Amino acid sequence: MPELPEVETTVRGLATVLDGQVITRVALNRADLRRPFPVDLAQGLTGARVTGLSRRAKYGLIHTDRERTMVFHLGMSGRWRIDPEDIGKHDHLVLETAEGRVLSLNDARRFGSVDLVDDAALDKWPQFAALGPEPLGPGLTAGHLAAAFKDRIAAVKLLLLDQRIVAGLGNIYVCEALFRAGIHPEREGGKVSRKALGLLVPAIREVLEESIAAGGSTLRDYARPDGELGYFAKDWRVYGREGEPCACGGTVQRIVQGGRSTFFCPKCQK
DNA sequence: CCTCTATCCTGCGAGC
DNA sequence: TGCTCGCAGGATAGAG
Repeated sequence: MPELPEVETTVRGLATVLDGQVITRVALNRADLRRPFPVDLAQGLTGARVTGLSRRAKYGLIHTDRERTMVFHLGMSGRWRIDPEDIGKHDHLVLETAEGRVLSLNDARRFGSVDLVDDAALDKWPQFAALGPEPLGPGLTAGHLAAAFKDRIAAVKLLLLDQRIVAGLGNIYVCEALFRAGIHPEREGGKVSRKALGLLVPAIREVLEESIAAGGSTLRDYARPDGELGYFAKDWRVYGREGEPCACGGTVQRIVQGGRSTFFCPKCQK
């Protein structure tokens, strides 16, 4: 499922086809994903030139010369396809550039979203206004986490998934970062030691950066017909490894927190 | 404000 | 082979 590294990789791949190009056609094959498409989405993008692409949390941003930005979220199953050989029932939005390149937003589960936001309002846009700091930016520090976790009884795992505390972490990377930092996922937020927070910050950055690097190494494939952006092989240390041995000799366990699976090593994580 | 739960959606794999 | 069923889970609304 797409989390921050997958979105980052997707944005970089899209940029190779879209950056600087004029969008000549916009096809909407349904009226909504998670939310309705903006009523003026097709009109707002048709004829616009893409001036750049960027990412905020798990959102991808396609900036245009009309001072408006298309903001997409891939949800659970979203992906962009480049020059698809056919358009299937889950290709909900299709863009075509003046060069004749075709980009399709495919999302079987339709947990994703697409919005068109005035650039001047981007920071105040409801989905962005309350986001915490970027985990790869200067705002994520042990001090920030200490302040956000102070007096919180919720499990550290759940707090890290809260986009208001850190923007862009999802289930997989939280499991992996807590493992690397040696922190038990059920530990109360307010009871994570300052020393542990000092280990957690670099652990978060490392798991994200390693995955972005892994995604970037596959970027060349995206330019080929029917290239699919954002998914690449990864080697998790605990995620999805219930019952398998940890490197320490312990056994990876699976528990459910907030209705979601958490994987961890009880021997490594205290 | 905090915490917890339900909801949205479809593909996939396990089990029978 | 074909069926059912549980699971995957980000964001959000709403209850307590």
